[in-house]
Amino acid sequence: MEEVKEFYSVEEKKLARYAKALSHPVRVYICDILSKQACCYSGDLAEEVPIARSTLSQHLKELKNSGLVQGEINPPKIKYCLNKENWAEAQQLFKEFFK
Amino acid sequence: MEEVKEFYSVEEKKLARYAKALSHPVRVYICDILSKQACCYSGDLAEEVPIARSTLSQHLKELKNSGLVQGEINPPKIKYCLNKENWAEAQQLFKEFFK
DNA sequence: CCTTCGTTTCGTAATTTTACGAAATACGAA
DNA sequence: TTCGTATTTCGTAAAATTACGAAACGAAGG
Repeated sequence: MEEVKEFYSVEEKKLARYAKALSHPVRVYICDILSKQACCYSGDLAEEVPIARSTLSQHLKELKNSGLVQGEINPPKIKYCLNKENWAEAQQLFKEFFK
Repeated sequence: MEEVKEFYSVEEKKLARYAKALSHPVRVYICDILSKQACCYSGDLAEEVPIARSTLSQHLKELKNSGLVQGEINPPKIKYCLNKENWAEAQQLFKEFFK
């Protein structure tokens, strides 16, 4: 039972998931910042980026759901950082994909 | 005039565009095939992939619009291949992005 | 306890994506 | 010219994405 036979490979689905997370310029921008300097707070981003804070929050949520980014509670702020493990996985998947 | 001041960089927008093209497993799958073996026909893909031909055609159109794939008319078929130039650009963008 | 700060969730609306089958198109062959 | 093959476009519908402001939330400070 339960033998649905998935057509796409695990790698293909993972890559599509990461690609989806990066399919909006603001999310690429956020990852650029996090990968270059370090972690940062939602409020810091909100001051730079030309979108509403609530919209930014949604994008951060998507990045968290994809696994590329994680948020550490640091009251009263929340510090966002790359999830190094998943970042490395995505890097590897794209590298393999393109070669 | 026309000085709208774009917030995101050209690279960020390009990467987001390529990422969007790869944000669905079937499109990753198609690119996998094209990058591994060679070119192929829509009909060949249609026999493998578990979606309607018209839906497949839409996905191919998106890949064409992104620039990653190109189609050569070869009556009565259409042969799809990677666009090597844009493929290399995407590869480079992702490489830079992840490092 | 009440307020403030930083952030997210809710409610909503417009747009885009994904999917299908039917119809249209393009072209070579009969 | 009519037929058959290969593929795309059209029409449509359901679901997801993107965006905003208002409201809610949790923790620290007065």
